[in-house]
Amino acid sequence: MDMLKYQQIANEIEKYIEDNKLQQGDKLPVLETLMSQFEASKSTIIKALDLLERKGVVFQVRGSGIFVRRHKRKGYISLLSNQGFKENLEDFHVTSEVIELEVRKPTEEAAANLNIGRDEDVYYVKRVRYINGQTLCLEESFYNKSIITYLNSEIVSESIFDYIKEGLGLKVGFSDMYLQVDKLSEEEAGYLGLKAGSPKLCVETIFHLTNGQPFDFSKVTYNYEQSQFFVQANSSFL
Amino acid sequence: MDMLKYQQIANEIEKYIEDNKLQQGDKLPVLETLMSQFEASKSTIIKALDLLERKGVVFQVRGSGIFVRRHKRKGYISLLSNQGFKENLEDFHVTSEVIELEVRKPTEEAAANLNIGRDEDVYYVKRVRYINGQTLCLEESFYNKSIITYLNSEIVSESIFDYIKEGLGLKVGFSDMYLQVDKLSEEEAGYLGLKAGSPKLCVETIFHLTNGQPFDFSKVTYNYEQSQFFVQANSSFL
DNA sequence: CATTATAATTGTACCGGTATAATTAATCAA
DNA sequence: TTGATTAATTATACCGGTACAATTATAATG
Repeated sequence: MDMLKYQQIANEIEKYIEDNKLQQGDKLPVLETLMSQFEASKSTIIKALDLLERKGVVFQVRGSGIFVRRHKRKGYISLLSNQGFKENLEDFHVTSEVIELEVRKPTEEAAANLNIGRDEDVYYVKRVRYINGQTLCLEESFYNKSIITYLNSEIVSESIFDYIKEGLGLKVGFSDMYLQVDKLSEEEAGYLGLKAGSPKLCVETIFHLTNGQPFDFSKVTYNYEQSQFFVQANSSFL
Repeated sequence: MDMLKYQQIANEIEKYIEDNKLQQGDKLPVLETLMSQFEASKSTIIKALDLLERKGVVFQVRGSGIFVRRHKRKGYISLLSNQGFKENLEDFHVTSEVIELEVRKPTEEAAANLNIGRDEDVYYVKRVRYINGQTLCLEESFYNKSIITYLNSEIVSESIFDYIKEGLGLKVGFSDMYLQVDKLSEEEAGYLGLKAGSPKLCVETIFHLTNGQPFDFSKVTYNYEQSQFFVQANSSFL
């Protein structure tokens, strides 16, 4: 086991909340109890709780206690859990159809966002993703080939990020996301099975490794009928 | 000065980055230097840096250093900086027109989201917000009157959140946001000066105090032509 | 009985320490 | 020059402590 102690503790607390179906506002044991229960120091427990707070699982009130944070709505895709719908849409069946997969030169836009020259190679991946048989989104991705050295159609039809982490041993760090609402083009509408001119949500994301290198620029166009999003914010920094 | 030491340090580091126009990837002084420079312990510096990391200002690489994180695009509204566009759209001129302001009973939806009964009072506020003279969004808010005890048209035409914090002395904690793309209704289109059926982004947010009480449920409908959004995610919790 | 003052509870700020893991730089061997 | 080994740098995990601030419970007061 190479998982850190505070991560383990965070997981166990989260599992405890799940298993006992705790609701918003329910109180967790006090710090000292958690310390002895997990045989960890105060700072380790606090670190675990901070993690859970950032994940939106708990909130802490000074002088009062640690409470469960829950949101009510189901079926929303979290914009913050960085990659993949798998976690958010567990109850649903998400599949991918690979339209295109090849090594090519990046567009100007992709090159700029990946911080590479237009002469360098990228893997270009185009997929349509389905949820319960209906189109969820159209996805175009550009992977910096000098970092993501190899992809094939099998990998691409599964979870690319799992492969990047497990297969390539890379560590995904942070991402910048840009959202825009617009009308569907003819081509997009075709892939999504909608009419041109219908609303769309376009999400552009630049994914970075932990060392700050951008390795993936992707543009995802969502079917507005299928896509509901969710963001949990903490005003810890106001 | 009642600002905490680690917050002050975070502010100073952020200011330093701004003033020196540091770019993505630029390295900050090492921990020990920061410790002596700010006359603070290691853990306090780390706390300041964690804050900045969550704000998307820096990223830390173990064994290597602390680096500046920057995104390139301007004019995007950050979904995470919790309230108000003021900060994000500093360079732009944002104004509000109050359409309605009154005490009333909540809708079923509002009551459910504010966790109150339908017989309790809420302040209902309806505003249209403009950016550089163009319509940005239509906003409908429900404030729990037992928490937000008083509002008037002057407050509402300015920043309501500033008043909540400064005037009422309340502390805003966390918020849950739900996003959806759809087509504009006749009424919405009228307020925004667009055609019915045009795309819209609808954002519903439930704001909570630090103690977990929901005090504001708001539905904001954005003019798709004016609204671009931005999210900085950290995969620290994967 | 309501109000106010006081005490107990509980989380946070801040200190500072040791050991460790990731990265980068320096050294050495082929 | 290249590649591998070693060393130096640097941030992180984890420990545990004191003082303090916010909240909640209790006691005192009228």
